[in-house]
Amino acid sequence: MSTLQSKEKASAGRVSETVSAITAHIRNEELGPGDKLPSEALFSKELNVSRTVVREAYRSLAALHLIELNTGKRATVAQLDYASMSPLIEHGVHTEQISIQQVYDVRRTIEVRTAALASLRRTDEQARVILEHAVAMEDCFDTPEQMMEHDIAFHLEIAKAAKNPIYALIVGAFEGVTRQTWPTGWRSRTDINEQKKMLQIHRDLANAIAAGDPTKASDLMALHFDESVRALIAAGIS
Amino acid sequence: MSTLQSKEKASAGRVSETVSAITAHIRNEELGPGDKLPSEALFSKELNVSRTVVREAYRSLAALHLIELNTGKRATVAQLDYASMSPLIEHGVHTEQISIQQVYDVRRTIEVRTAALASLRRTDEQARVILEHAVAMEDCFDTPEQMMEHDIAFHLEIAKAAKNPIYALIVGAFEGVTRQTWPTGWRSRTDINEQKKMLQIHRDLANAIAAGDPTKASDLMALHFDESVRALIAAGIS
DNA sequence: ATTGCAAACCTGTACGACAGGTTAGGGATA
DNA sequence: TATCCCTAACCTGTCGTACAGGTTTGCAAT
Repeated sequence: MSTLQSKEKASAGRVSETVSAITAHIRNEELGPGDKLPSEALFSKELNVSRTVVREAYRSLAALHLIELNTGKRATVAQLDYASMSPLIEHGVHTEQISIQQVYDVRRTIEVRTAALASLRRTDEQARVILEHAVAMEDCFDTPEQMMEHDIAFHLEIAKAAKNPIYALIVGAFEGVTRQTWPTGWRSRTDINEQKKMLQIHRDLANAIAAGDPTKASDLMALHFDESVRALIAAGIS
Repeated sequence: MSTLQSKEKASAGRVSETVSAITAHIRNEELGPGDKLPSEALFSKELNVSRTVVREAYRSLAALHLIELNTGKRATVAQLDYASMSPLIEHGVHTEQISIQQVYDVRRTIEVRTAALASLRRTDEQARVILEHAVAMEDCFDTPEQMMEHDIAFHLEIAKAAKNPIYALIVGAFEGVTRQTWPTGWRSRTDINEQKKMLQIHRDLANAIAAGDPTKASDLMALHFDESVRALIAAGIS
Protein backbone atom coordinates (compact mmCIF):
# COMPACT_ATOMS: atom_id res chain seq x y z
CA MET A 1 0.00 0.00 0.00
CA SER A 2 1.52 3.24 -1.14
CA THR A 3 -0.76 5.40 0.95
CA LEU A 4 1.81 6.59 3.43
CA GLN A 5 1.28 10.25 2.92
CA SER A 6 4.51 11.76 1.80
CA LYS A 7 4.49 15.34 0.63
CA GLU A 8 4.08 14.64 -3.06
CA LYS A 9 0.55 13.47 -2.54
CA ALA A 10 -0.40 16.82 -1.09
CA SER A 11 -1.77 17.84 -4.46
CA ALA A 12 -4.96 16.03 -3.59
CA GLY A 13 -5.50 18.34 -0.65
CA ARG A 14 -5.31 17.97 3.07
CA VAL A 15 -8.76 16.48 3.34
CA SER A 16 -7.83 13.54 1.15
CA GLU A 17 -4.71 12.96 3.15
CA THR A 18 -6.76 13.01 6.31
CA VAL A 19 -9.22 10.54 4.86
CA SER A 20 -6.32 8.23 4.11
CA ALA A 21 -4.97 8.70 7.60
CA ILE A 22 -8.31 7.79 9.12
CA THR A 23 -8.79 4.67 7.02
CA ALA A 24 -5.19 3.73 7.79
CA HIS A 25 -6.00 4.17 11.46
CA ILE A 26 -8.96 1.84 11.13
CA ARG A 27 -6.80 -0.76 9.42
CA ASN A 28 -3.82 -0.42 11.74
CA GLU A 29 -5.87 -0.59 14.89
CA GLU A 30 -7.94 -3.35 13.35
CA LEU A 31 -11.13 -1.61 14.27
CA GLY A 32 -14.41 -3.33 13.56
CA PRO A 33 -18.01 -2.20 13.33
CA GLY A 34 -19.03 -0.25 16.42
CA ASP A 35 -15.52 0.61 17.53
CA LYS A 36 -14.89 4.24 18.35
CA LEU A 37 -12.66 6.57 16.39
CA PRO A 38 -10.57 9.36 17.90
CA SER A 39 -12.18 12.73 18.40
CA GLU A 40 -11.88 15.38 15.73
CA ALA A 41 -9.65 17.46 17.97
CA LEU A 42 -7.28 14.58 18.50
CA PHE A 43 -6.82 13.86 14.81
CA SER A 44 -6.54 17.56 14.24
CA LYS A 45 -3.61 17.80 16.60
CA GLU A 46 -2.02 14.57 15.44
CA LEU A 47 -2.04 15.45 11.76
CA ASN A 48 -1.47 19.17 12.16
CA VAL A 49 -4.58 20.18 10.31
CA SER A 50 -7.53 22.25 11.39
CA ARG A 51 -10.63 20.68 12.80
CA THR A 52 -12.39 21.91 9.67
CA VAL A 53 -10.31 19.51 7.60
CA VAL A 54 -10.86 16.60 9.94
CA ARG A 55 -14.57 17.26 9.94
CA GLU A 56 -14.74 17.24 6.15
CA ALA A 57 -12.76 14.01 6.12
CA TYR A 58 -15.15 12.42 8.62
CA ARG A 59 -18.08 13.63 6.57
CA SER A 60 -16.62 12.04 3.46
CA LEU A 61 -16.26 8.69 5.15
CA ALA A 62 -19.74 9.01 6.60
CA ALA A 63 -21.11 9.64 3.11
CA LEU A 64 -19.62 6.33 2.05
CA HIS A 65 -21.08 4.73 5.17
CA LEU A 66 -17.65 3.66 6.29
CA ILE A 67 -18.21 5.40 9.60
CA GLU A 68 -21.17 6.73 11.54
CA LEU A 69 -21.46 10.18 13.05
CA ASN A 70 -23.55 11.03 16.09
CA THR A 71 -23.79 14.40 17.77
CA GLY A 72 -22.01 14.42 21.07
CA LYS A 73 -20.74 10.86 20.66
CA ARG A 74 -17.57 9.83 18.98
CA ALA A 75 -17.64 8.56 15.42
CA THR A 76 -17.81 4.79 15.09
CA VAL A 77 -16.85 2.30 12.42
CA ALA A 78 -19.99 1.41 10.49
CA GLN A 79 -21.49 -1.89 9.58
CA LEU A 80 -21.88 -2.59 5.88
CA ASP A 81 -25.11 -1.02 4.88
CA TYR A 82 -26.95 -2.17 1.82
CA ALA A 83 -28.15 1.37 1.23
CA SER A 84 -24.66 2.74 0.72
CA MET A 85 -24.68 2.47 -3.01
CA SER A 86 -28.20 3.58 -3.67
CA PRO A 87 -27.37 7.26 -4.24
CA LEU A 88 -24.74 6.34 -6.78
CA ILE A 89 -27.12 4.35 -8.94
CA GLU A 90 -29.89 6.89 -8.60
CA HIS A 91 -27.53 9.63 -9.67
CA GLY A 92 -26.50 7.58 -12.68
CA VAL A 93 -30.11 7.09 -13.70
CA HIS A 94 -31.10 10.71 -13.15
CA THR A 95 -28.20 11.99 -15.19
CA GLU A 96 -29.02 9.49 -17.91
CA GLN A 97 -25.73 7.69 -17.64
CA ILE A 98 -27.62 4.51 -16.76
CA SER A 99 -30.83 3.23 -18.33
CA ILE A 100 -33.53 1.27 -16.58
CA GLN A 101 -32.95 -1.69 -18.84
CA GLN A 102 -29.32 -1.75 -17.81
CA VAL A 103 -30.41 -1.83 -14.20
CA TYR A 104 -32.65 -4.78 -14.88
CA ASP A 105 -29.93 -6.65 -16.73
CA VAL A 106 -27.65 -6.36 -13.73
CA ARG A 107 -30.42 -7.25 -11.33
CA ARG A 108 -31.26 -10.33 -13.35
CA THR A 109 -27.65 -11.43 -13.35
CA ILE A 110 -27.23 -10.91 -9.64
CA GLU A 111 -30.57 -12.16 -8.46
CA VAL A 112 -30.57 -15.37 -10.44
CA ARG A 113 -27.50 -16.15 -8.39
CA THR A 114 -28.96 -15.00 -5.07
CA ALA A 115 -31.97 -17.22 -5.68
CA ALA A 116 -29.74 -20.24 -6.12
CA LEU A 117 -27.60 -19.41 -3.12
CA ALA A 118 -30.60 -18.62 -0.97
CA SER A 119 -32.06 -22.05 -1.74
CA LEU A 120 -28.91 -23.62 -0.42
CA ARG A 121 -28.16 -21.41 2.52
CA ARG A 122 -31.36 -19.82 3.80
CA THR A 123 -32.33 -20.44 7.37
CA ASP A 124 -35.80 -21.74 8.05
CA GLU A 125 -36.65 -18.37 9.47
CA GLN A 126 -35.56 -16.65 6.27
CA ALA A 127 -37.53 -19.09 4.14
CA ARG A 128 -40.56 -18.22 6.23
CA VAL A 129 -40.08 -14.47 5.88
CA ILE A 130 -39.55 -14.72 2.13
CA LEU A 131 -42.72 -16.71 1.68
CA GLU A 132 -44.51 -14.27 3.95
CA HIS A 133 -43.66 -11.38 1.67
CA ALA A 134 -44.83 -13.32 -1.37
CA VAL A 135 -48.14 -14.03 0.31
CA ALA A 136 -48.42 -10.45 1.54
CA MET A 137 -48.06 -9.24 -2.03
CA GLU A 138 -51.18 -11.15 -2.98
CA ASP A 139 -53.02 -9.71 -0.02
CA CYS A 140 -52.10 -6.21 -1.17
CA PHE A 141 -53.66 -6.65 -4.56
CA ASP A 142 -55.56 -3.39 -4.25
CA THR A 143 -52.78 -1.32 -2.75
CA PRO A 144 -49.88 -1.37 -5.20
CA GLU A 145 -47.80 0.86 -2.94
CA GLN A 146 -47.76 -1.75 -0.23
CA MET A 147 -47.32 -4.55 -2.71
CA MET A 148 -44.21 -2.83 -4.00
CA GLU A 149 -42.76 -2.62 -0.50
CA HIS A 150 -43.27 -6.34 -0.01
CA ASP A 151 -41.75 -7.01 -3.41
CA ILE A 152 -38.67 -4.98 -2.56
CA ALA A 153 -38.38 -6.65 0.82
CA PHE A 154 -38.85 -10.03 -0.87
CA HIS A 155 -35.89 -9.53 -3.18
CA LEU A 156 -33.71 -8.05 -0.48
CA GLU A 157 -34.49 -10.89 1.89
CA ILE A 158 -33.43 -13.38 -0.74
CA ALA A 159 -30.18 -11.51 -1.20
CA LYS A 160 -29.57 -11.61 2.53
CA ALA A 161 -30.37 -15.31 2.62
CA ALA A 162 -27.60 -15.84 0.08
CA LYS A 163 -25.20 -15.21 2.95
CA ASN A 164 -22.94 -12.93 0.98
CA PRO A 165 -23.26 -9.31 2.06
CA ILE A 166 -22.08 -8.02 -1.31
CA TYR A 167 -25.22 -9.33 -2.95
CA ALA A 168 -27.36 -7.55 -0.41
CA LEU A 169 -25.28 -4.46 -1.06
CA ILE A 170 -25.90 -4.55 -4.79
CA VAL A 171 -29.56 -5.44 -4.59
CA GLY A 172 -29.98 -2.63 -2.08
CA ALA A 173 -28.28 -0.25 -4.47
CA PHE A 174 -31.19 -0.62 -6.85
CA GLU A 175 -33.89 -0.12 -4.27
CA GLY A 176 -34.35 3.57 -4.97
CA VAL A 177 -34.58 3.08 -8.69
CA THR A 178 -36.95 0.17 -8.28
CA ARG A 179 -39.22 2.30 -6.17
CA GLN A 180 -39.44 4.75 -9.03
CA THR A 181 -40.07 2.26 -11.82
CA TRP A 182 -42.11 -0.42 -10.09
CA PRO A 183 -45.50 1.28 -10.43
CA THR A 184 -44.95 1.68 -14.16
CA GLY A 185 -44.24 -2.01 -14.53
CA TRP A 186 -47.28 -2.95 -12.53
CA ARG A 187 -49.64 -0.68 -14.41
CA SER A 188 -48.38 -2.01 -17.72
CA ARG A 189 -49.70 -5.45 -16.79
CA THR A 190 -53.19 -4.51 -17.83
CA ASP A 191 -54.43 -8.05 -18.05
CA ILE A 192 -55.39 -9.32 -14.64
CA ASN A 193 -54.03 -12.73 -15.60
CA GLU A 194 -50.64 -11.19 -16.13
CA GLN A 195 -50.82 -9.69 -12.69
CA LYS A 196 -51.82 -12.99 -11.13
CA LYS A 197 -49.04 -14.72 -12.99
CA MET A 198 -46.48 -12.28 -11.63
CA LEU A 199 -47.68 -12.96 -8.11
CA GLN A 200 -47.65 -16.69 -8.74
CA ILE A 201 -44.00 -16.56 -9.81
CA HIS A 202 -43.12 -14.89 -6.54
CA ARG A 203 -44.89 -17.54 -4.56
CA ASP A 204 -43.36 -20.38 -6.56
CA LEU A 205 -39.95 -18.81 -6.11
CA ALA A 206 -40.44 -18.55 -2.38
CA ASN A 207 -41.45 -22.19 -2.29
CA ALA A 208 -38.46 -23.28 -4.37
CA ILE A 209 -36.17 -21.50 -1.95
CA ALA A 210 -37.93 -23.07 1.00
CA ALA A 211 -37.65 -26.47 -0.68
CA GLY A 212 -33.94 -25.95 -1.25
CA ASP A 213 -34.14 -26.32 -5.02
CA PRO A 214 -31.51 -23.99 -6.49
CA THR A 215 -32.16 -24.86 -10.14
CA LYS A 216 -35.86 -24.20 -9.89
CA ALA A 217 -35.26 -21.04 -7.90
CA SER A 218 -32.81 -19.72 -10.48
CA ASP A 219 -35.14 -20.50 -13.34
CA LEU A 220 -38.05 -18.79 -11.65
CA MET A 221 -35.98 -15.72 -10.89
CA ALA A 222 -34.84 -15.56 -14.51
CA LEU A 223 -38.42 -15.96 -15.64
CA HIS A 224 -39.50 -13.22 -13.29
CA PHE A 225 -36.99 -10.77 -14.70
CA ASP A 226 -37.64 -11.66 -18.29
CA GLU A 227 -41.28 -11.06 -17.67
CA SER A 228 -40.62 -7.80 -15.84
CA VAL A 229 -38.41 -6.46 -18.57
CA ARG A 230 -41.07 -7.32 -21.10
CA ALA A 231 -43.60 -5.40 -19.04
CA LEU A 232 -41.33 -2.39 -18.78
CA ILE A 233 -40.57 -2.35 -22.48
CA ALA A 234 -44.27 -2.63 -23.21
CA ALA A 235 -44.73 0.44 -21.04
CA GLY A 236 -42.20 2.30 -23.13
CA ILE A 237 -39.41 2.51 -20.61
CA SER A 238 -36.13 3.31 -22.28
CA MET B 1 -37.47 24.91 -5.77
CA SER B 2 -36.24 26.51 -2.60
CA THR B 3 -37.17 23.49 -0.47
CA LEU B 4 -37.89 25.31 2.73
CA GLN B 5 -37.40 22.42 5.07
CA SER B 6 -40.06 21.99 7.63
CA LYS B 7 -38.95 20.99 11.05
CA GLU B 8 -39.78 17.33 10.87
CA LYS B 9 -36.83 16.50 8.66
CA ALA B 10 -34.39 18.50 10.72
CA SER B 11 -33.49 15.45 12.77
CA ALA B 12 -30.97 14.39 10.16
CA GLY B 13 -29.06 17.64 10.54
CA ARG B 14 -28.54 20.58 8.27
CA VAL B 15 -25.83 18.94 6.23
CA SER B 16 -28.15 16.11 5.19
CA GLU B 17 -30.81 18.58 4.26
CA THR B 18 -28.31 20.47 2.19
CA VAL B 19 -27.20 17.29 0.46
CA SER B 20 -30.81 16.64 -0.43
CA ALA B 21 -31.20 20.18 -1.68
CA ILE B 22 -28.17 19.83 -3.90
CA THR B 23 -29.22 16.51 -5.41
CA ALA B 24 -32.69 17.96 -5.88
CA HIS B 25 -31.10 20.88 -7.69
CA ILE B 26 -29.25 18.50 -10.00
CA ARG B 27 -32.48 16.66 -10.75
CA ASN B 28 -34.64 19.72 -11.17
CA GLU B 29 -32.21 21.53 -13.40
CA GLU B 30 -31.59 18.29 -15.24
CA LEU B 31 -27.87 18.73 -14.94
CA GLY B 32 -25.60 16.22 -16.60
CA PRO B 33 -21.94 15.30 -16.26
CA GLY B 34 -19.73 18.35 -16.54
CA ASP B 35 -22.43 20.89 -15.74
CA LYS B 36 -21.59 23.43 -13.09
CA LEU B 37 -23.20 23.68 -9.70
CA PRO B 38 -23.86 26.94 -7.83
CA SER B 39 -21.10 28.32 -5.66
CA GLU B 40 -20.97 27.46 -2.00
CA ALA B 41 -21.84 31.01 -1.06
CA LEU B 42 -24.93 30.96 -3.23
CA PHE B 43 -26.31 27.77 -1.74
CA SER B 44 -25.37 29.08 1.66
CA LYS B 45 -27.53 32.15 1.14
CA GLU B 46 -30.36 30.29 -0.54
CA LEU B 47 -30.71 27.66 2.17
CA ASN B 48 -29.85 29.89 5.10
CA VAL B 49 -27.01 27.77 6.31
CA SER B 50 -23.38 28.58 6.82
CA ARG B 51 -20.81 27.93 4.16
CA THR B 52 -19.37 25.29 6.48
CA VAL B 53 -22.52 23.24 6.08
CA VAL B 54 -22.59 23.64 2.32
CA ARG B 55 -18.96 22.64 2.13
CA GLU B 56 -19.55 19.49 4.15
CA ALA B 57 -22.49 18.66 1.92
CA TYR B 58 -20.39 19.16 -1.20
CA ARG B 59 -17.67 17.01 0.32
CA SER B 60 -20.17 14.25 0.99
CA LEU B 61 -21.32 14.22 -2.59
CA ALA B 62 -17.75 14.35 -3.79
CA ALA B 63 -16.94 11.31 -1.66
CA LEU B 64 -19.67 9.44 -3.51
CA HIS B 65 -18.29 10.77 -6.78
CA LEU B 66 -21.58 12.38 -7.60
CA ILE B 67 -19.82 15.68 -8.07
CA GLU B 68 -16.28 16.84 -8.59
CA LEU B 69 -14.53 19.57 -6.65
CA ASN B 70 -11.71 21.70 -8.01
CA THR B 71 -10.02 24.56 -6.22
CA GLY B 72 -10.98 27.87 -7.69
CA LYS B 73 -13.46 26.35 -10.11
CA ARG B 74 -17.07 25.58 -9.40
CA ALA B 75 -18.14 22.07 -8.52
CA THR B 76 -19.35 20.03 -11.47
CA VAL B 77 -21.61 17.04 -11.86
CA ALA B 78 -19.41 13.97 -12.16
CA GLN B 79 -19.35 11.19 -14.67
CA LEU B 80 -19.96 7.72 -13.32
CA ASP B 81 -16.63 6.50 -12.12
CA TYR B 82 -15.92 2.83 -11.80
CA ALA B 83 -13.69 3.56 -8.80
CA SER B 84 -16.52 4.99 -6.72
CA MET B 85 -17.34 1.82 -4.91
CA SER B 86 -13.85 0.55 -4.30
CA PRO B 87 -13.45 2.07 -0.82
CA LEU B 88 -16.68 0.47 0.28
CA ILE B 89 -15.61 -3.03 -0.63
CA GLU B 90 -12.12 -2.55 0.73
CA HIS B 91 -13.56 -1.36 4.00
CA GLY B 92 -15.80 -4.40 4.15
CA VAL B 93 -12.86 -6.71 3.61
CA HIS B 94 -10.59 -4.94 6.08
CA THR B 95 -13.21 -5.03 8.80
CA GLU B 96 -13.86 -8.67 8.05
CA GLN B 97 -17.43 -8.14 7.05
CA ILE B 98 -16.62 -9.53 3.61
CA SER B 99 -14.42 -12.51 2.79
CA ILE B 100 -12.27 -12.91 -0.29
CA GLN B 101 -14.27 -15.91 -1.39
CA GLN B 102 -17.41 -13.86 -1.29
CA VAL B 103 -15.75 -11.30 -3.51
CA TYR B 104 -14.84 -13.97 -6.00
CA ASP B 105 -18.33 -15.42 -6.02
CA VAL B 106 -19.74 -12.04 -6.96
CA ARG B 107 -17.04 -11.41 -9.51
CA ARG B 108 -17.72 -14.76 -11.11
CA THR B 109 -21.41 -14.06 -11.32
CA ILE B 110 -20.89 -10.62 -12.81
CA GLU B 111 -18.03 -11.36 -15.12
CA VAL B 112 -19.52 -14.46 -16.68
CA ARG B 113 -22.20 -12.09 -17.83
CA THR B 114 -19.84 -9.33 -18.96
CA ALA B 115 -17.94 -11.88 -21.03
CA ALA B 116 -21.11 -12.85 -22.84
CA LEU B 117 -22.22 -9.28 -23.37
CA ALA B 118 -18.77 -8.19 -24.46
CA SER B 119 -18.75 -10.89 -27.13
CA LEU B 120 -21.93 -9.44 -28.53
CA ARG B 121 -21.31 -5.75 -28.13
CA ARG B 122 -17.56 -5.06 -28.14
CA THR B 123 -16.18 -2.77 -30.77
CA ASP B 124 -13.30 -4.00 -32.87
CA GLU B 125 -11.10 -1.57 -31.03
CA GLN B 126 -12.14 -3.05 -27.68
CA ALA B 127 -11.57 -6.58 -28.92
CA ARG B 128 -8.08 -5.52 -29.91
CA VAL B 129 -7.30 -3.90 -26.56
CA ILE B 130 -8.59 -6.92 -24.64
CA LEU B 131 -6.45 -9.29 -26.65
CA GLU B 132 -3.53 -6.92 -26.21
CA HIS B 133 -3.78 -7.18 -22.44
CA ALA B 134 -3.95 -10.97 -22.62
CA VAL B 135 -0.82 -11.05 -24.74
CA ALA B 136 0.91 -8.50 -22.54
CA MET B 137 0.30 -10.76 -19.55
CA GLU B 138 2.32 -13.48 -21.20
CA ASP B 139 5.09 -11.02 -21.96
CA CYS B 140 5.21 -10.06 -18.30
CA PHE B 141 5.83 -13.57 -17.15
CA ASP B 142 8.76 -12.50 -15.00
CA THR B 143 7.20 -9.35 -13.57
CA PRO B 144 4.04 -10.39 -11.75
CA GLU B 145 3.33 -6.82 -10.72
CA GLN B 146 2.93 -5.77 -14.32
CA MET B 147 1.08 -8.92 -15.19
CA MET B 148 -1.43 -8.12 -12.49
CA GLU B 149 -2.02 -4.67 -13.91
CA HIS B 150 -2.74 -6.13 -17.32
CA ASP B 151 -5.03 -8.71 -15.74
CA ILE B 152 -6.99 -6.03 -13.95
CA ALA B 153 -7.18 -3.92 -17.08
CA PHE B 154 -8.23 -7.00 -19.04
CA HIS B 155 -11.21 -7.65 -16.82
CA LEU B 156 -12.19 -4.01 -16.64
CA GLU B 157 -11.99 -3.62 -20.39
CA ILE B 158 -14.33 -6.58 -20.83
CA ALA B 159 -16.75 -4.97 -18.41
CA LYS B 160 -16.64 -1.76 -20.39
CA ALA B 161 -17.15 -3.64 -23.62
CA ALA B 162 -20.37 -5.02 -22.16
CA LYS B 163 -21.81 -1.56 -22.72
CA ASN B 164 -23.48 -1.36 -19.36
CA PRO B 165 -21.75 1.07 -17.02
CA ILE B 166 -23.04 -0.70 -13.94
CA TYR B 167 -20.92 -3.74 -14.72
CA ALA B 168 -17.83 -1.58 -15.04
CA LEU B 169 -18.82 0.03 -11.75
CA ILE B 170 -19.01 -3.29 -9.95
CA VAL B 171 -15.91 -4.79 -11.48
CA GLY B 172 -14.06 -1.58 -10.61
CA ALA B 173 -15.27 -1.86 -7.06
CA PHE B 174 -13.19 -4.98 -6.62
CA GLU B 175 -10.04 -3.56 -8.12
CA GLY B 176 -8.48 -2.61 -4.81
CA VAL B 177 -9.16 -5.97 -3.25
CA THR B 178 -7.89 -7.77 -6.32
CA ARG B 179 -4.67 -5.85 -6.15
CA GLN B 180 -4.18 -7.16 -2.64
CA THR B 181 -5.00 -10.80 -3.29
CA TRP B 182 -3.72 -11.32 -6.82
CA PRO B 183 -0.08 -11.98 -5.88
CA THR B 184 -1.18 -14.67 -3.46
CA GLY B 185 -3.16 -16.40 -6.13
CA TRP B 186 -0.30 -16.23 -8.58
CA ARG B 187 2.27 -17.55 -6.17
CA SER B 188 0.02 -20.45 -5.23
CA ARG B 189 0.24 -21.72 -8.80
CA THR B 190 3.56 -23.34 -8.17
CA ASP B 191 3.45 -25.56 -11.20
CA ILE B 192 4.57 -23.66 -14.26
CA ASN B 193 1.95 -25.52 -16.27
CA GLU B 194 -0.73 -24.10 -14.08
CA GLN B 195 0.61 -20.65 -14.72
CA LYS B 196 0.71 -21.21 -18.45
CA LYS B 197 -2.80 -22.57 -18.34
CA MET B 198 -4.06 -19.48 -16.59
CA LEU B 199 -2.52 -17.31 -19.26
CA GLN B 200 -3.94 -19.51 -21.98
CA ILE B 201 -7.43 -19.09 -20.59
CA HIS B 202 -7.06 -15.34 -20.80
CA ARG B 203 -5.95 -15.53 -24.38
CA ASP B 204 -8.73 -17.94 -25.35
CA LEU B 205 -11.23 -15.69 -23.65
CA ALA B 206 -9.97 -12.66 -25.54
CA ASN B 207 -10.29 -14.61 -28.77
CA ALA B 208 -13.78 -15.79 -27.96
CA ILE B 209 -14.83 -12.21 -27.36
CA ALA B 210 -13.17 -11.10 -30.57
CA ALA B 211 -14.92 -13.93 -32.40
CA GLY B 212 -18.28 -12.92 -30.98
CA ASP B 213 -18.93 -16.24 -29.29
CA PRO B 214 -20.85 -15.49 -26.07
CA THR B 215 -21.24 -19.08 -24.95
CA LYS B 216 -17.57 -19.86 -25.24
CA ALA B 217 -16.64 -16.56 -23.62
CA SER B 218 -18.95 -17.26 -20.67
CA ASP B 219 -17.63 -20.75 -20.22
CA LEU B 220 -14.04 -19.59 -20.28
CA MET B 221 -14.74 -16.84 -17.78
CA ALA B 222 -16.44 -19.35 -15.49
CA LEU B 223 -13.52 -21.68 -15.88
CA HIS B 224 -11.11 -18.88 -15.12
CA PHE B 225 -12.85 -18.04 -11.87
CA ASP B 226 -13.26 -21.63 -10.78
CA GLU B 227 -9.58 -22.08 -11.32
CA SER B 228 -8.72 -18.86 -9.51
CA VAL B 229 -10.83 -19.74 -6.52
CA ARG B 230 -9.17 -23.13 -6.36
CA ALA B 231 -5.78 -21.42 -6.37
CA LEU B 232 -6.80 -19.05 -3.60
CA ILE B 233 -8.19 -21.81 -1.47
CA ALA B 234 -5.02 -23.80 -2.01
CA ALA B 235 -3.13 -20.78 -0.74
CA GLY B 236 -5.24 -20.80 2.40
CA ILE B 237 -7.22 -17.66 1.75
CA SER B 238 -10.29 -17.56 3.93
C1' DA C 1 -10.85 42.65 -33.37
C1' DT C 2 -7.19 41.03 -30.35
C1' DT C 3 -4.53 40.81 -26.49
C1' DG C 4 -3.34 41.37 -21.83
C1' DC C 5 -4.09 42.65 -17.30
C1' DA C 6 -6.63 43.62 -13.14
C1' DA C 7 -10.66 43.08 -10.46
C1' DA C 8 -14.17 39.96 -8.93
C1' DC C 9 -15.14 35.48 -7.77
C1' DC C 10 -14.33 30.93 -5.96
C1' DT C 11 -12.43 27.26 -3.23
C1' DG C 12 -9.18 25.46 0.60
C1' DT C 13 -7.79 25.99 5.14
C1' DA C 14 -7.42 27.99 9.75
C1' DC C 15 -9.13 29.90 14.13
C1' DG C 16 -12.42 31.13 17.53
C1' DA C 17 -16.94 30.87 19.56
C1' DC C 18 -20.99 28.79 21.39
C1' DA C 19 -25.15 25.66 21.75
C1' DG C 20 -26.50 21.33 22.88
C1' DG C 21 -25.77 16.28 23.51
C1' DT C 22 -22.83 12.67 26.07
C1' DT C 23 -19.83 10.73 29.40
C1' DA C 24 -17.34 10.12 33.53
C1' DG C 25 -16.18 11.16 38.19
C1' DG C 26 -17.15 12.55 42.65
C1' DG C 27 -19.79 13.61 46.32
C1' DA C 28 -24.04 13.10 48.94
C1' DT C 29 -27.13 9.83 50.69
C1' DA C 30 -28.94 5.65 52.52
C1' DT D 1 -20.07 0.29 51.58
C1' DA D 2 -23.10 0.60 47.76
C1' DT D 3 -26.09 3.54 45.06
C1' DC D 4 -27.70 7.47 42.89
C1' DC D 5 -27.54 11.92 41.06
C1' DC D 6 -25.34 16.00 39.54
C1' DT D 7 -21.82 18.57 37.73
C1' DA D 8 -17.77 19.26 35.08
C1' DA D 9 -15.27 17.88 31.13
C1' DC D 10 -15.62 16.40 26.58
C1' DC D 11 -17.53 16.04 22.00
C1' DT D 12 -20.00 17.24 17.87
C1' DG D 13 -22.85 20.70 14.97
C1' DT D 14 -23.05 25.15 13.25
C1' DC D 15 -21.75 29.88 12.63
C1' DG D 16 -18.70 33.80 11.40
C1' DT D 17 -14.47 35.68 9.85
C1' DA D 18 -10.12 35.86 7.62
C1' DC D 19 -6.87 35.07 4.13
C1' DA D 20 -4.06 32.49 0.62
C1' DG D 21 -4.09 30.90 -3.73
C1' DG D 22 -6.43 29.49 -8.27
C1' DT D 23 -9.98 30.92 -11.99
C1' DT D 24 -12.92 33.64 -14.68
C1' DT D 25 -14.49 37.90 -16.56
C1' DG D 26 -14.57 42.06 -18.46
C1' DC D 27 -12.43 46.25 -19.52
C1' DA D 28 -8.82 48.78 -21.53
C1' DA D 29 -5.12 49.55 -24.44
C1' DT D 30 -3.36 48.41 -28.72
